[in-house]
Amino acid sequence: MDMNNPLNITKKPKLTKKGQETRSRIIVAAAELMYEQGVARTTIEDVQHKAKISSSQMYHYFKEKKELILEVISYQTSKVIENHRRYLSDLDSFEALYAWRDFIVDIQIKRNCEGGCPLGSLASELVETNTEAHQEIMSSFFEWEDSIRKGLRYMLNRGELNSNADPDKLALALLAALQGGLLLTQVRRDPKPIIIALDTMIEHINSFKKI
Amino acid sequence: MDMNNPLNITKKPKLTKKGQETRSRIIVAAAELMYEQGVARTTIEDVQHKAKISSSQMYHYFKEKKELILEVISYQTSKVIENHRRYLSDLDSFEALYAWRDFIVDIQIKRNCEGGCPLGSLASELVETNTEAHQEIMSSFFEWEDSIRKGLRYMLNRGELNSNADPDKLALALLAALQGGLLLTQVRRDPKPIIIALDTMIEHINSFKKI
DNA sequence: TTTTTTTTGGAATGTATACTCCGAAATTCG
DNA sequence: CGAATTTCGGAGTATACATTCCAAAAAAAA
Repeated sequence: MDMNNPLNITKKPKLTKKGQETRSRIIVAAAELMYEQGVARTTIEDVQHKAKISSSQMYHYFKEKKELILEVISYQTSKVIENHRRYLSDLDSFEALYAWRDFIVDIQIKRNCEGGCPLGSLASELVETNTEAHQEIMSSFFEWEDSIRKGLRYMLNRGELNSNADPDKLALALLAALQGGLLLTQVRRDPKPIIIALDTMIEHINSFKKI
Repeated sequence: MDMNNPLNITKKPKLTKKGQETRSRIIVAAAELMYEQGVARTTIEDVQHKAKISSSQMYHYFKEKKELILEVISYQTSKVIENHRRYLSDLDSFEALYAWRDFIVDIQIKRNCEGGCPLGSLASELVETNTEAHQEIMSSFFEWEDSIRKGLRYMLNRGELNSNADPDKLALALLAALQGGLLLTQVRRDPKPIIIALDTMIEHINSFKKI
């Protein structure tokens, strides 16, 4: 994530600094609300109230709700990718893999297992009804999967895994376990599913450990 | 307070056979629409049109939309549990495990990887905003997990797995892989994620195979 | 400073949607 | 059969929600 432009604002070059701040505030407020209560249940009025803006501001910065949704997807993608990249770009050992696991689990515990995955919940709600959102979300997941794959390839190249390990398959299986584990943890309000889902996959990866 | 009805239990009008049919038709129509486009985006009018009923019928059989949602959850739960029970109640071999896998994958292929899991999508949309629905969905997932666990225990008792296999953990990990795999398959419109997620978990279970 | 552009406040509008109401047709029951 | 109950048609209501509009304040540009 570009820290000089954390909300990925590139569309409207005629925004002043103040305008950019307002726009960012809207996106952050919308992202939080949509994460907590879903996209459909988040009204423009909700966002206005949370971001402390009027409706003229809302429609000054975004053409329509759909456009705001796309920005929220982009914002959540950046956050997730950046947070995970810290762990995945340096997967040099099984300890590092477990550190990644701990990072994910700790987030869930901190938020009382509420909310699930910021991208997974957007995916589930938007994939079938919003074509543009679907495309964005699909790209986000490909990017996420790719960063996991690269981490595993790095472990392989470091000699931590033997040649039977297939980083392509393992990355996809890990991401699936992560998504399913987060959903079940959210439903049960219990960290156990995400812990067991990830641990089981890591244990499986361990079977490819070079001795 | 009405002393003939101190607990304020509203008496349900008796349903004739015709009434039951109409009620069922409403639930099925609602379930399909909510599966295709989500709960929030499915209007009562949509359901009325699909079930070919008037609004007086809608509110004759259901007090409010929330009540209909609960019936939809119950309906989808029954369908999923029954369909999977066919495979899980007789898990006597790895072939049977792969038959279950094929059953799940074939459904996705047939529907062009659209829709995801009927319970998973309801879960993601309702868990944070509808307490009663949340409870029902949690029960559904526990029941589903339990039936997977029983299947694995059966394999264990049959002597297919060694004593290192933990059916509790494996069942939860399998369900997580299933849910995550279905979500990714839905997002990518590609059966690959669900295939790899399940195959990887089954391969892991295979490491507990009794020789 | 003057002019132009951007940002903001807030009322107004139109439509979508959950839910109600009344009476009539159909069905069940005694 | 006749009375009671259930089922149904469809117009009507109230409100929530996305979006628009006008004009003024604030900021930037000239």
